[in-house]
Amino acid sequence: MTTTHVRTRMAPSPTGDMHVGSMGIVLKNYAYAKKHGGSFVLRIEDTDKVREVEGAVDRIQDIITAYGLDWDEGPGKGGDFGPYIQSQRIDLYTQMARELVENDKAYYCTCSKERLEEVRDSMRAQKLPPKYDQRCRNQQELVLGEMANGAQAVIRLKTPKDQDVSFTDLIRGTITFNSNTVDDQVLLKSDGYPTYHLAVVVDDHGMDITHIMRGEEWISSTPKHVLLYQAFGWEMPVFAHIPVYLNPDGKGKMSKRKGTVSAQSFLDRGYLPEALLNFFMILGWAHPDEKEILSLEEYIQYFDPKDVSPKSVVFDMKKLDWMNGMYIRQLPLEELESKLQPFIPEEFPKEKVALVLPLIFERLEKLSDFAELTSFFQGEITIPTDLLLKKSSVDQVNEQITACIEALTNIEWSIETIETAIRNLQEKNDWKKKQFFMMVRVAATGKKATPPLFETMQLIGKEAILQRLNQSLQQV
RNA sequence: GGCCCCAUCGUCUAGUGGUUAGGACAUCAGGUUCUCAUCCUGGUAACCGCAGUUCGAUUCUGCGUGGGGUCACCA
Repeated sequence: MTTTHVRTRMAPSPTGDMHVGSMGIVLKNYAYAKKHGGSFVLRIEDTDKVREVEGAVDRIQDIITAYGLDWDEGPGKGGDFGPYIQSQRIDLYTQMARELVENDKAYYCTCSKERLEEVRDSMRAQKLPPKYDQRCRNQQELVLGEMANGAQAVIRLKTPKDQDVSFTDLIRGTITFNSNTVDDQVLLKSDGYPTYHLAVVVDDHGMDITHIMRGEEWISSTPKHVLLYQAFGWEMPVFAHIPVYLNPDGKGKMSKRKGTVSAQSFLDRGYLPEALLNFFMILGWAHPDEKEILSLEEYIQYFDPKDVSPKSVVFDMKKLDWMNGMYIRQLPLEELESKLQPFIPEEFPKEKVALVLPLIFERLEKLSDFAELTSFFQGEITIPTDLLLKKSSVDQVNEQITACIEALTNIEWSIETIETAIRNLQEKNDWKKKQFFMMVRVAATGKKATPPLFETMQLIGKEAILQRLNQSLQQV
């Protein structure tokens, strides 16, 4: 069937902050829907009341927006397929689960958690994959009796025996599992909430989702979903399982253990949303001409899930840093200034920000580098004496600083006059250019790497420069 | 361990039954320069292994190896 409309979705659970990997998946779902003039749906999968985190739903919405993306239907937007929060759809799932039982596609199970644990343990002991032993599957009368006496029950999928379960993955082609490896999955929990597996299938179908783009970690549970589509007699959507991001060391999928992974944390560390998005775009996918700096519009134009590489990819922080720098350098300075606001230290004079930016913007890899790069523009600094004396002697440095103080004291303070004064001194005394300039730089800033010397000195101000020169003089 | 997926420079990728296997990041060297950064030039660096198909395989097939994912009344 050819779909004339495309509907994609992102279905996060409100159990914490959104992972960077999830944001990469949001981007793909968003882009593909836009490409086809379709809709991107946001659905909240809050079926685990134990793990639910207060405020997480708001944070999910905020972070998607902060990255410059948006959804067409979902919380805060409405839409024709609502509600978009699963806890508000419980009746639907209960009804669908019962329907499966009635059609002999599912069954009640009263096994206790303890018994299930024992079963799994014994299977593990026999080196078999841990699965439910299907005790209740063939004795429903007994189970119903237990339930009548007040026993708690769940509803399980009646997985067919020895049957190929296949589905098409846009990225990998056909994937087939044998149903014997598929557990009799719990569909409806004893607290009345559905499990993920029931809820996604019911909702993806009910919300008319045409393309499911989700993380690769879902591949192994997809047969359960396929079996459910078949049990309901529903047409399956198209799947595209997006490879996971691996830790920068290449070992295992990106996780908290090896660094901060929330989408929010990258913003907090001074990465621009545009750069992040661009980085996600080219991780595991390439523009036809291998263009790497791409706008969202260009991405939307060219992106197709079938072109996504099937292999998991290392999250290369170095390349992200490079890309972030590219975006920062592209920014009009006024815009950079406003984006920089949260990263400007309180003690840094506001009026000096705009003056300092032309000097440092191309040295900024992340917005958070601002503090470090501008630390010497105001206030007290420490001047490393050993740097002052590098490639020279105490006597000479003494002489040089003294001469600088004298030459700078009575000039009108401008870049040109400073430059003239310093250059004249160097030429007149035939001092080694590199040594002398570096010494002045260190005396003026305390650092050996700074923006151009004269501009920097001019901005620091005459009074402060003379003070620092005197400070240096005393140190040598 | 079972099941599933994957395999081109260190990393992300392009690519073809016959190519000097291309690009980007990183790295190295040089240029510009008062340092750093930017910018410009150039270099090092890859088809996992073994069979098979073929006149010819990096490309197709099988096996092996390696990596990843997953095995809950969590998503």
